[in-house]
Amino acid sequence: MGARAESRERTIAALMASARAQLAEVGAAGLSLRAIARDVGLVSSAVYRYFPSRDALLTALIVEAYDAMGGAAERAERQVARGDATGRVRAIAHAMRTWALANPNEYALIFGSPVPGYVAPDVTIGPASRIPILLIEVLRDHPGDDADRQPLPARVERAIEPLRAQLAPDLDPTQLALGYTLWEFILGAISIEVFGHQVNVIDARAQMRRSFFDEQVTRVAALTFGSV
Amino acid sequence: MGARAESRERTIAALMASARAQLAEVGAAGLSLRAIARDVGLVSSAVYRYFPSRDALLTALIVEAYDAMGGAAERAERQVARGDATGRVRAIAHAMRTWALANPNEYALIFGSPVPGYVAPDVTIGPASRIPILLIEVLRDHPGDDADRQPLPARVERAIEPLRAQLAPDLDPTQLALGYTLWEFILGAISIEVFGHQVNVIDARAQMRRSFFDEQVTRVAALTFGSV
DNA sequence: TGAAAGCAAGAGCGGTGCTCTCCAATATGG
DNA sequence: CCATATTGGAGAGCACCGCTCTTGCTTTCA
Repeated sequence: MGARAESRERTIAALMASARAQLAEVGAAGLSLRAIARDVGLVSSAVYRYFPSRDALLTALIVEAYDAMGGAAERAERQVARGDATGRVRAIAHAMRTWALANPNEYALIFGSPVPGYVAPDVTIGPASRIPILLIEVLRDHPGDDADRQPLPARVERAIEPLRAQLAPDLDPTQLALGYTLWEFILGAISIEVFGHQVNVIDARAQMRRSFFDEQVTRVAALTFGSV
Repeated sequence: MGARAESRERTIAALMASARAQLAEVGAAGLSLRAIARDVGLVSSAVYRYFPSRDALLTALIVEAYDAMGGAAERAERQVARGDATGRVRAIAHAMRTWALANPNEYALIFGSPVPGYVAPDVTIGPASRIPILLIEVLRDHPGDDADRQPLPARVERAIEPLRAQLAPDLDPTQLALGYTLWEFILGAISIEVFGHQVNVIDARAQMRRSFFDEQVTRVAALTFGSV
């Protein structure tokens, strides 16, 4: 690699680092290209040599966030015995929640309100799929007892077909739909907490909230894997 | 009321109407005070006679949004027989979802990522409580069979105490915690759909998505009211 | 009727994303 | 090895933003 390419990589890294720091401080809406440029010792127009627009920088941050959260979930899940379905779900959910609370603005970037006009490019699909894939693996390892499970209406099974075709063609659609409910619950619970809707609702002590979350995840996971 | 007060009311209404329209078009982040001023035929500085800041205008819109969604949920719930707990929950959830899909930016304003630096003033508490109160009433009408229900750990019951003290001092904390799980699921499901995370996951046809949502709400509601 | 209060307009400040032009430093091919 | 092509930084500038302050006009009230 030539000196120029090296310098380019260093500059991009510096810009990203500054963007990350600013994102953590002021959120995506307040993220200023000019401030980032100032921070790394560049003039604002020079930044456009590296990122064609503010949205492109945002996309890079989104990919980073998906990967950070996905990595945290994967590491946590790996610690749990393969046979312990509920334990694996709990590990994933807690990793997601812990990461989200530590990085609220990054979380908002990927699971909060979309930036109007911004369309997520295809490069985000892979990183965004990491945690869903993790959950699907847990489902795959615990197909449950088909006899116990009353099948969902055909229309519901058809509704979840795109997900099945893409990530889990070998899974029973009813099981997949149950897993999707779990996913919705986890994101709902984390979003409510991270976005501050639990003020004066749930005890503010961190350990309390963690326990509360854990109990709920455990219960919903048990329902997902048990026969209902 | 004098001519001046009347004119003031009309101007405020015009500003709000324009703000509402712009919010629907460009979202909260892109909401421009100057554009609103232009729209109603005022110069930007004149708007400050009516709203001390952009945040104040945002607060007015937030209250409006909470009230609109709360009203829709209340009207829908009123149509269902009091004894039909699951039916009442379904009515509330569908009203929320329908309103959210029709008003995605308003929904994002109240349940999406918070605007950094913006602190919701107390006037929003009342409107924000309308739907929770509605759900609590359903819980109250269906206390369920205490014998069937295994009580939650004491720590979990303590975690939900602030909510209980404020809105439902007469309810069993375990029942309230179960209802809160339902609430988190509903918001999770709606947020995922409104924020566009179902692309290539759930069939895009509106009727499909509605059915899928309905089946899930029905199932989770049944678990909430049934003995688990 | 005169003083007080309300309101619109305009100029201006410091900020934003982004474009364009200019110039210096670097890399590359004959 | 040197001329040429490419790359990257700087600066000016455009149109926008939220917000403040001053200047007048108009309505209200004592």
